[in-house]
Amino acid sequence: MRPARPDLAPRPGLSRDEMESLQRRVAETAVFEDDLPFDPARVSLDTPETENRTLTEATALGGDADGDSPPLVAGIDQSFLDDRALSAVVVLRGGEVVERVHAVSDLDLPYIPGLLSFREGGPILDALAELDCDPDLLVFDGSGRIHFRQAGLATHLGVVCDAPSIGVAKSLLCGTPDEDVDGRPEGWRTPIRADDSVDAVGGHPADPETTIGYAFQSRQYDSRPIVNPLYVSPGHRLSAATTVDLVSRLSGSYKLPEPTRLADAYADEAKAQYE
DNA sequence: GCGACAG
DNA sequence: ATCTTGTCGC
Repeated sequence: MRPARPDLAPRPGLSRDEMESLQRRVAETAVFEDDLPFDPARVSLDTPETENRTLTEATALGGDADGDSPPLVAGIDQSFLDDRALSAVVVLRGGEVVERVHAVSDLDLPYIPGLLSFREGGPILDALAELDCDPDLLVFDGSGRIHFRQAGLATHLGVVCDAPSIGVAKSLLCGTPDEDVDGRPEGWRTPIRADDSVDAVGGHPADPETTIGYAFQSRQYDSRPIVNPLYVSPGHRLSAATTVDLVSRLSGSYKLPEPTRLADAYADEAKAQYE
């Protein structure tokens, strides 16, 4: 898939101030409301035998989520080799993997909280460029709107690709949960509201009333090692409520949503060929 | 100055 | 993210 807004793509060599101002431009461009080319209810991990093979092949490379075939959902994750990143993308349609690609790219920056997209964004775009199909939804490993300037990795790349995107993080970058998140039952969720560290930008407020994401308990085994919740947030073209709903629909038997879990495994698997 | 921070 | 042994449980 090709970047719709290459002008907003993360570029190496920018100063910290330039990176932050680019993030504000990204946030202003971002849409935190549902603007989808498909019905969220059609996203699932099911593989109904009623799936039409011919139609499946016909839309495999097109990307449109029309007809009976479920939307194409891409999971994206990375593994690292010295100063290089291996970005992996696994695309699912329902419960089936329809495409897997990866790219190895040089890293320009170290990890800096708040500037993750400038370290991993370029490498991820390299992998997405290898894709033959055109995903309807992008699921990133990291935050979207839950970010100091409301422009985390998922928002930045979602805007650059102008595709609906979701951010799934394993820990909270900023914002405040409405309730305590410890030891909650499977399926539980609570809003993450903007706090003092979140800036208002574009038409997006940042007062304590603004829900920038959700803490979501995707899995909880029979007690024991209490599983921490996931922190999900809209990347682009999605509301916070629909974002949790989609992550819930994409959750299988593990803590991470299936697209992310598969991309995570593929990133490690492919890594072996380079070390 | 203090605190806090996705992967 | 990555470095890593053993250990508990289905």
